[in-house]
Formats: sequence, C-alpha cells, structure tokens
Amino acid sequence: MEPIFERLKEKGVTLTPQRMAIVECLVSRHNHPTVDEIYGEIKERYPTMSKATVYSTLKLLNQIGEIQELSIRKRGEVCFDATTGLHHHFLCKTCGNVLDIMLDCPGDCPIIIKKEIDGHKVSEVQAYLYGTCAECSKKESRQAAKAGA
Amino acid sequence: MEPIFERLKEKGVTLTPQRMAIVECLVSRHNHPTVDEIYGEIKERYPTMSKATVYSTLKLLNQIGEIQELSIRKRGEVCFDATTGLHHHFLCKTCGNVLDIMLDCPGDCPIIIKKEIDGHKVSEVQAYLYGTCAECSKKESRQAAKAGA
DNA sequence: TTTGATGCAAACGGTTTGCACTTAT
DNA sequence: ATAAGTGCAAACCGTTTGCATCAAA
Repeated sequence: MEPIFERLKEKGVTLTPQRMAIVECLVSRHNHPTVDEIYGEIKERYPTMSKATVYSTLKLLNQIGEIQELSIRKRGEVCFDATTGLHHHFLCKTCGNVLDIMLDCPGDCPIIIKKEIDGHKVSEVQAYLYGTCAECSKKESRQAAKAGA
Repeated sequence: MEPIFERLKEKGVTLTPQRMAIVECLVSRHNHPTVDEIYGEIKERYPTMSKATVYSTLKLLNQIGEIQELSIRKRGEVCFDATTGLHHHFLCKTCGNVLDIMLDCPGDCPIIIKKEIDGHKVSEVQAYLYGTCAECSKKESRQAAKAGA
C-alpha cells in the first residue's frame, strides 16, 4: 500500500474508492496528468466517476501538500505532480508533455536557498525548462532526413 | 522613442496607434500586466480599443520574441513581461502580484547553462519563486501587532 | 443520524474565433 | 485595389459552483 494513503488517513482524509483511484493514478503515472487524463483513465473502471470529484480531490490533496499543482499548463490544462520534493520540470513545446528534471542547482545557488529576496519571503521555488523533448527531437531529425532523401 | 518600435518596424510589424499604445503600456509598467490591465488602461485614451486587439497584439509580440508570456497566472489571467532577457519571477500568494527577481544563479548552474538534459533540447529557462511579498508581509505583521494589542 | 463525499448540470470567466468594417500600403 | 488591422459579439473550453443523492462515521 502506498505510504501516501497512510499519510492521508493520519491527516483525517476519508479514503473513498474514488479518491484512492485518483491517488493511485497520480502516483503510478509519471507524466504529470491533467484532470482530463486522470478522469479518462479512471472512468473505465468507475463509470460513474465525476469530473467534479477529480477536481475537488486534487484541490484537497494540493492544499494539504500531498501533491503539487504545476504552474505550467499541459496543452492548456493544469497538470499535477505526485512528487512534492524539490525538482524541476521540462515542457516540450512540440508535444506539450511535461517531464521531471532531476538535475539540481548547486547547493549554494541563491535562487534556491534564499528564504528572502528584496524583502519578499520565499516559500517555494519551481524552475521550468522549455524546449523540444528527446522524442520530438528524434522525430524532427527523421523527418529532416526524409525530406533530404 | 522606444527602441522596441524600431525593432518592430524592422521586423515588418505595422505600427498602428493601438499597437503602440499596447507596447508603451507594457514597457512603462513593470508589474507584468494582464490583458485586462492593459485593456483597462488604454481604453481611457482609446475608447474604441478592443480586447481582441490586445490579445492579437500580445500574441504577435510574443511570437516574434519581443515580449514574454509568463507561465504563472496573475489572479487567474496570463500576464506578460516586456523584458525578454534571462531573469526570474516572484509570485505573491497573498496579493497575486508578480515581481521581477534580478538575482541570478551562479554562472555554472547546470539548470541554467545546460543546452541539453537527458536528450531534451533546452531553449529557455524560467524560475518562479512563490511566497509573500514585502508589502503583504508588512501588512500581515501590522495586523498581527494590532491583534496582539 | 449527521456529516461529508459524489455526480450531474448549470454557471462562470478568460481566451479564441468569425466576420464586417476600417485603415495602411 | 489589395492586404492587413480593428472591434464587436458569439463561441469555446477548462474550471467552479449549487444542489440533490449517496455513503461513511
């Protein structure tokens, strides 16, 4: 059983089948799913699942700090991350997918370690890299080769 | 005259009064205005100004790299930055304002300098800091003092 | 029993689109 | 004259909300 379920119980969150399905979906996927992606996957097993339940559950989990709502949009939709520790994200401008970047700034990077900048209290930092992901880069170079042949 | 106007002319962008007003508004404000904020300010001088024009102009300027569309939302709305050079942003969770952060990572920070990570081609990096801005922090401590008095 | 979660549908709001009109070249 | 920009309104779509129903404590 996922340790997140135990944490949720400790925090007094009622573990309904719907909520467990949502959490499991979020934890098992590593692709930062959107509400629609989660809803679409779960609907197959729980045909009565409502999108409103997905929204409310994700909002709850985000508020208690068990998941993270990302600032970037995946093809126009908010997306979520079950990993709450400090790490960063890559957004592919071609396919729109969001990938984890495990490379960290050095420990003395002021952006990361500063708790206060110009009087502003910093509680959280997220870095976003934008570009073309490995898969789309491959596709592009294949197409370029084809065009040249 | 703002150098941005000359660059726009060179790029073949027709400089209509509406576009010039939008650019001027964006350059003079340093608070990362939203479409509504730009529209609201300009409408006073150009009563016929349309929000669609603001949208289309900002999209055009963003596409040719003269302005930057931020990934974070300012109270639910997309916001823009006339400064396109590498710098980062602070989002106040209390008032929703977006502020420039001029503090940079050290020159050897891998997040910033890497042009490729795990096969993904990186073209752009933006860091977002979240917390409570100086102004809101002051207000909060004033209110706390009042409550304690 | 009483509190809270779910699910459906309607409402909401920022953004996009279509089209007629106007302005630049 | 032709191409491009503007402005209005309608459409779009992700998200939120209200409320009746249902399940958990």
